[in-house]
Amino acid sequence: MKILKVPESTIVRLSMYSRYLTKKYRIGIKQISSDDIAEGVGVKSPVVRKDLAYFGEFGIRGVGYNTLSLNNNILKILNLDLEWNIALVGLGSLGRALASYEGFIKRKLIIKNIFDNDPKKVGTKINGIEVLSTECMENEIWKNRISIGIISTPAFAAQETANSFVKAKVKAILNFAPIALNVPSYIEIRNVDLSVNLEVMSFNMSYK
Amino acid sequence: MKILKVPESTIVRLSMYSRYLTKKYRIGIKQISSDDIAEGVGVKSPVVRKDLAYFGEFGIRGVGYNTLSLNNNILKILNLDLEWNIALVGLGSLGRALASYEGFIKRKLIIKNIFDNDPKKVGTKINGIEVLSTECMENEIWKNRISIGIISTPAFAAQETANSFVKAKVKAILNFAPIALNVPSYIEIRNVDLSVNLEVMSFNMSYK
DNA sequence: TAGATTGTTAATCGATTAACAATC
DNA sequence: TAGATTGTTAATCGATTAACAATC
Repeated sequence: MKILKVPESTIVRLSMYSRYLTKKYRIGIKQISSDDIAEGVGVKSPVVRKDLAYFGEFGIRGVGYNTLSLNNNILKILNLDLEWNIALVGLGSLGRALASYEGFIKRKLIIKNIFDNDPKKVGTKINGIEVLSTECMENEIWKNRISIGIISTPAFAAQETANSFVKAKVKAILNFAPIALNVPSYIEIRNVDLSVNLEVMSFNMSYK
Repeated sequence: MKILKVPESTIVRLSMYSRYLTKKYRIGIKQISSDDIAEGVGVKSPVVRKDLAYFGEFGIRGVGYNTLSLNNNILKILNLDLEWNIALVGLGSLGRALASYEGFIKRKLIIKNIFDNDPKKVGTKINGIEVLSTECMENEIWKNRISIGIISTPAFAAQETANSFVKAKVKAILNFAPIALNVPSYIEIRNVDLSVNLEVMSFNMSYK
């Protein structure tokens, strides 16, 4: 599969197409058009076709796409045909929500380890997963072949957590703490700021 | 203030600059350069200056910006100098996390109402806020001058919740359910999909 | 004045949209 | 064959980067 300069927005949309296809297939839709997909995820149909065109030809002209096989193709492109092992650090209420978020499991994103430094939390179980002390991080992450780390600690503890993740050789970090983190460039890092969306809405509501 | 075609990415970054400035000011930094801001949020300094230039001249050449006044200016631009009233629907673990998320309060984003349709949850309190039945939504939202609705229900209940929000005349909806919603175009809507970030990372890890 | 840093313009880069040929 | 829908190219649009003049 030749990959050349795919826009990130394309990848984001592929992820959405896949979820929509999964849903449609489950309710019995075996054949689907780019128009239907577009409407389902809120974009225009040429966008759908262009996005797919980066990776190959998956449809039949005049007919459309096979729901199941298109979805499987997208899942393979996104590398979601195999499971990813994830470790989560910081068991506040957000951490708790993420630890039991069904949307992850459905997409083969499996949280294998949960860490917190509060002795009261260590030893308890969330979703059948024992909460471990942050001191065990490096060993456990290595042992369980974790490739993605999620940070849901308070901001002040986020950089330290990131450092531990780097030492433990995770490949990617998803950071929910509202702070910019310093990590080596070979680590894939993404930040989710829960309030930024509300702030953009605040702006838009006022000037539009 | 003349506003002409400001990129959304600019607004997102303004939000990040503001949080960084707040932090810097709190630790005593009264004067700051675009270079420092840029480094703090992970962008290049011309980006910072360009973003600010959409709204005016806030700095002094050769010197930099006054931390406090720049932050106040940005907060005014984003319309975060006054409080926004928010209603949240769906008290699963994600809803619970959002209801007590400190990052919102710090930014004057105030959750005033929480709704759920589970009788066991109705009447309980989260953060001092009584959980109300979804049946009361329209009246309460109207009464409390709520302008933003947050949806943290399961996907199957999200469209119905959005409909209620529209009827209750909120101006904006932040949707955490992994489904595209249909709302009138005068409503500002944004979707946060918690797994999409992990999926983009999955792609990036595999091809980079 | 010299050094520093902003504000702004022009050039580049990239993504989206529109149009349509290909073909089932 | 006619209608439908994909895949692809060209045109447009928008955002980022680079460069530098303005000025404290």
